[in-house]
Amino acid sequence: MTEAPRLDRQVCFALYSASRAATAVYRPILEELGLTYPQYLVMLVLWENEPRGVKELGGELGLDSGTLSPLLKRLEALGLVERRRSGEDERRVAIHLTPAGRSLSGPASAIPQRLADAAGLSLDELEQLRTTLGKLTAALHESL
Amino acid sequence: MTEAPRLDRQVCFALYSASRAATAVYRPILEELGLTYPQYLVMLVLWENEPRGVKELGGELGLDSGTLSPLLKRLEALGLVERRRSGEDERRVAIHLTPAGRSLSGPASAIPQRLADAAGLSLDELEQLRTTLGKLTAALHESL
DNA sequence: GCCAGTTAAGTTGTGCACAATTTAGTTGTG
DNA sequence: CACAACTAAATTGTGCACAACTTAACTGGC
Repeated sequence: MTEAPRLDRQVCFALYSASRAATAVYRPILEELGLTYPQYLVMLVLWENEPRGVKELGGELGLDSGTLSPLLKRLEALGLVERRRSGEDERRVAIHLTPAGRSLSGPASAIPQRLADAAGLSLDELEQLRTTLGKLTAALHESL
Repeated sequence: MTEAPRLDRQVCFALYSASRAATAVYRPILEELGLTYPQYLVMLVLWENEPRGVKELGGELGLDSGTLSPLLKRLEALGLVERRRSGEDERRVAIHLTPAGRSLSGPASAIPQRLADAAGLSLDELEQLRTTLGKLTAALHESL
């Protein structure tokens, strides 16, 4: 007789729960900025360096155009982003920040600290968690 | 001037990426059983103990009826589960396993090992990760 | 220069998540 | 008993994820 696996032993369920709990904490904070968590991630990438192509954004975040195209349309509707067809390569759409999008990075800068406070872990633990998760993600992708 | 937060420093992004990578590894494995990852989680709970009410399932998984109702309808359509109005309390819907649903726990029992193999972490690391994620999830919920 | 093969982005369809609301059934209190 | 407060489940609407497909533009080999 084979044992049915138990939910409370599953690392993957812990991962899934923690991830949803994190976005639940983000939700009210990001609501002040009018953003969802995936939209915030896109903005993080653009604040680092812009303009970026859709493909390029997808590379950073691990998302495809099926997810990003409608998301970017919503960011454009919010007036945070502009989509411009590239002149050199008419297939590419360059995502530019608008002044409003650029100026949102100020209010957003306090967010990581608020999350760190909510996490209830020491900086060392957070750092180690990030490292372990990085190893895990790489290995999981490797296995595909 | 305030610094824009950097994506690659964010524990939450690491969490989000790892969680999606894990379900991506699950996907082809669960496809053999005809299940999605959330459906598999529901089956895990039922394999431990059934019948369970929708609310009860939601308590174990942290999901509400808005997510579970349609998911359970799909599990019923697959013939894995039966939904029966409780006689004592007509509001309650008891979720029972069908013989087909029960017998799926056999083939499913090999899955955790396959995931552990794909994770590329030692058992100690996995155990520690699960503990840390548990602490993190509890603290995040606490902060709401 | 032509065209097969490739690439970028968008579209369509399915299935979560989750907020907000609805419906139906139960319970406690006067 | 009456009825307000509560509860369980379902429904509605929005926004991801992701597979599969489409469209349009580019590239390389001939």
